[in-house]
Amino acid sequence: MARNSQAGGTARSRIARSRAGTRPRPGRTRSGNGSAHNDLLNDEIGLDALAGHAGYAVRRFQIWIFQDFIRTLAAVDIRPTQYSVMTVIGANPGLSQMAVAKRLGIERARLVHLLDSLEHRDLVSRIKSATDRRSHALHLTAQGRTALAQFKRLAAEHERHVAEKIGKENRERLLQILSAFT
Amino acid sequence: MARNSQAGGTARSRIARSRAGTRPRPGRTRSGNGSAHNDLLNDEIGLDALAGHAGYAVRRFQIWIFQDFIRTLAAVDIRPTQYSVMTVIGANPGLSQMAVAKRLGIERARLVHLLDSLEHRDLVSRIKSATDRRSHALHLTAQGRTALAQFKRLAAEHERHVAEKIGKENRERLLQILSAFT
DNA sequence: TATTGTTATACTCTATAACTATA
DNA sequence: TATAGTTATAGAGTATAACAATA
Repeated sequence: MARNSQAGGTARSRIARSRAGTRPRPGRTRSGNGSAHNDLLNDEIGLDALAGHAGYAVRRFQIWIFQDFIRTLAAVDIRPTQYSVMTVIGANPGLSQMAVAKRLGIERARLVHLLDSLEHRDLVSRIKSATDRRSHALHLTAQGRTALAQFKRLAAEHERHVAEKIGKENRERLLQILSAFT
Repeated sequence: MARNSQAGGTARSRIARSRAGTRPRPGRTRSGNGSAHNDLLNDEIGLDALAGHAGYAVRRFQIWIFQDFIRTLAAVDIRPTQYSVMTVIGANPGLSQMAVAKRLGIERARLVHLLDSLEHRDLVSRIKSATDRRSHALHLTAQGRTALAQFKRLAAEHERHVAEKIGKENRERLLQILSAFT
């Protein structure tokens, strides 16, 4: 509604697609990637302006990698966050919800719903702690342990897709560079 | 609501191994080198069970990097997506909304709202195209061009934070590895 | 008929606040 | 008083569908 007021009186002549030109940016944009992004000559839009921005590349990569993970584990209907929750519980039976939430950097409020869904699928169980009856000790069910083993095989397949996409050595270099965030 | 049914009958005495403790995170296991996706199939990994998963590291890193970007550009109230939209328009004046949306991988429906906000702040203007009156040619306003120059200085500061966090060479290696996604 | 910009809806994720039952 | 789990709400972000104007 408020939108239309904008275009109002302005649609006059002489605008049309002016030069697709890019003005050269000042300063640092080098970053050593001598190949691959001088797209200005494609029928493509110069994204050049975003080269050299780590956050942009990381965001686009993260979208790709999550989509591949979801696709690869679609048959078992497990999404990345569900997988990470089950993996942490599987490796550390008895953790409280707070501990899992902190470890994975997700809100404890959100973990409640994630666990509801995993519990309904009989993959995870909450057991009231004897020592602190406010908290729940989290465990995989027998079925959950079996299922997680299969999820891990599919996740390994997904990792192979990543290696195919960016190269085996690059994947390992990436893991090293980002090891502080794991 | 459905939740309570779960804990209902089972919250009795036999708690089994419920050391609900928050075990302190042990040092990095042995994930520093070598074929990381074999780690996925190992079971006894402790809290480093997610090492070797590229997607997890990338997600955590992306969260960190976006938060730093938002913090660094908080004074000008510009978020990563707004920055990318202005950068692409600034480098390619006259683009249609469809073209920008496709290039940045965002929904055209969402771009509408992003542009509404930028237009209200007088940073971007939509001009009805003369050649195809369905579409809008997008331009930065004079104010938008001035503002973008400052945003870019702040974004460069953010990139320096990234370099401090992961190392200058690692940042450049990362940009190289992910150049296909830019 | 297909496309551009727009509106609307739904579902996910994040960020809070408040409530309960314990401690 | 503080903490663990829960509920609720609001905001971004994503994914669709539908509609009007235009091609």
